[in-house]
Amino acid sequence: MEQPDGRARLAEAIGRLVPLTAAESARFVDGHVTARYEKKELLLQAGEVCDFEAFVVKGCLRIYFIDEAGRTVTMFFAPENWWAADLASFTQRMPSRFFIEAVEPTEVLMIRYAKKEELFAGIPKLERAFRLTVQRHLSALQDRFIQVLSATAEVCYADFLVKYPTLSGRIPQTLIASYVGITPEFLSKLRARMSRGA
Amino acid sequence: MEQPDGRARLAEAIGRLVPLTAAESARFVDGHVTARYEKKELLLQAGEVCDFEAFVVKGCLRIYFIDEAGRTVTMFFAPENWWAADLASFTQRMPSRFFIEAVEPTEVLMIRYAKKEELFAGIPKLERAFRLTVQRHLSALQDRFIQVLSATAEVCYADFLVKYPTLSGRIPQTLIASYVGITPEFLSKLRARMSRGA
DNA sequence: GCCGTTTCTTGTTCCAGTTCAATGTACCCG
DNA sequence: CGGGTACATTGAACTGGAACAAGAAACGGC
Repeated sequence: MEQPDGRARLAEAIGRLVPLTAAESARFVDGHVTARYEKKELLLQAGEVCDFEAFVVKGCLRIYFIDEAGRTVTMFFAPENWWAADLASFTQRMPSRFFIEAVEPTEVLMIRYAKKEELFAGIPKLERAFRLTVQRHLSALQDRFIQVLSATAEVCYADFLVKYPTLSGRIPQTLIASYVGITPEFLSKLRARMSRGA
Repeated sequence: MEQPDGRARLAEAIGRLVPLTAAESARFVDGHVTARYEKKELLLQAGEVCDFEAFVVKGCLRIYFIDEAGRTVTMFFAPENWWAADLASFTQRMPSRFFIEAVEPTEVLMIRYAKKEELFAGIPKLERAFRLTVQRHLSALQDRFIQVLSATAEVCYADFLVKYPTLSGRIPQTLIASYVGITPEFLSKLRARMSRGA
């Protein structure tokens, strides 16, 4: 029961970054292998080198770290059609500081570092696509940095709702709180306040 | 009174990223133009596209943004021998959300986007060096993200002292506070507490 | 060497968000 | 269908850091 259109969606997603011939596209997609993870299963642990990029076909991943006080902070979610990886670790082959975890039962198409290098050699256009990916990831992280530092919890939660409209009813509030940067208890109070106010 | 060894230091810095022949190195450095900025002068304003990379020969820059409440938050400092730019804006030619400002009278070696493209065409190895720069910048931003979200103000201030040892006595505390993410008043109290405690 | 502008300190009050604790809800699984 | 484990809500007490205010140093410029 592999999602039937998973590979087609991956081809489409890479096609939006860089135009590929049908043959190139097929070769790129074929470099990926399907993998499935249970809820709470880890794809990556802090301390390991991130050796993959994962395209989410179905389900949802989160990338998070554990802070000095032992709390977990979610940096990004990756629902359907998003990629998840620690690109800094992936590109520089250095130990990651992050965990990547399945929030729900999740199916991904995964490509390993070595395979990607091999494809780069065969399809130089992919290098460009990857450079764009890294750059866009940098932008996304800058935005997130600004958001977390400048906005109140309420604004930050509203931003979450806009950025991940499919996730709100679907994942536990605990995780949303860890993305917004507050405790679950306070998120609960926030929500109560917001619905009273509205 | 241009700093005599500025260009030599730039050549050395790029050489650490990627090995270049003497001729290539000279060509790279010659693509840069010297510029000087007064204290508080802006190299980049939010809303503009960042069209340069600046290598700091002498003095210090900071890259910061202004949050919703009107406070300024410093993301990075760039003292001597560091680069400063909004790479997301530079690479994607999109409006920046940041300001780049001289903290002191500062001399930089600056290269424009168009010139850099030109050099990429002539010296393909530079593309690789630049890719590394973007990747390292991503790492640095991840670290900063983790730091700001996980550490208390006190730890964050201690980190600043380690990361920028040359800056502590040299720039106003207001700026350090804006890097640590607290008010100058509170930093003052922190310092008092830390020196009493130690 | 003096004056205005920055910068630094210290105190008080106040608020967003935490912590702890208790109770409520729900859903998954045997 | 019943009971356990997750998850969500609510409340009371607390705290890190902000806001405001006022004074004390420390300059750079003429």
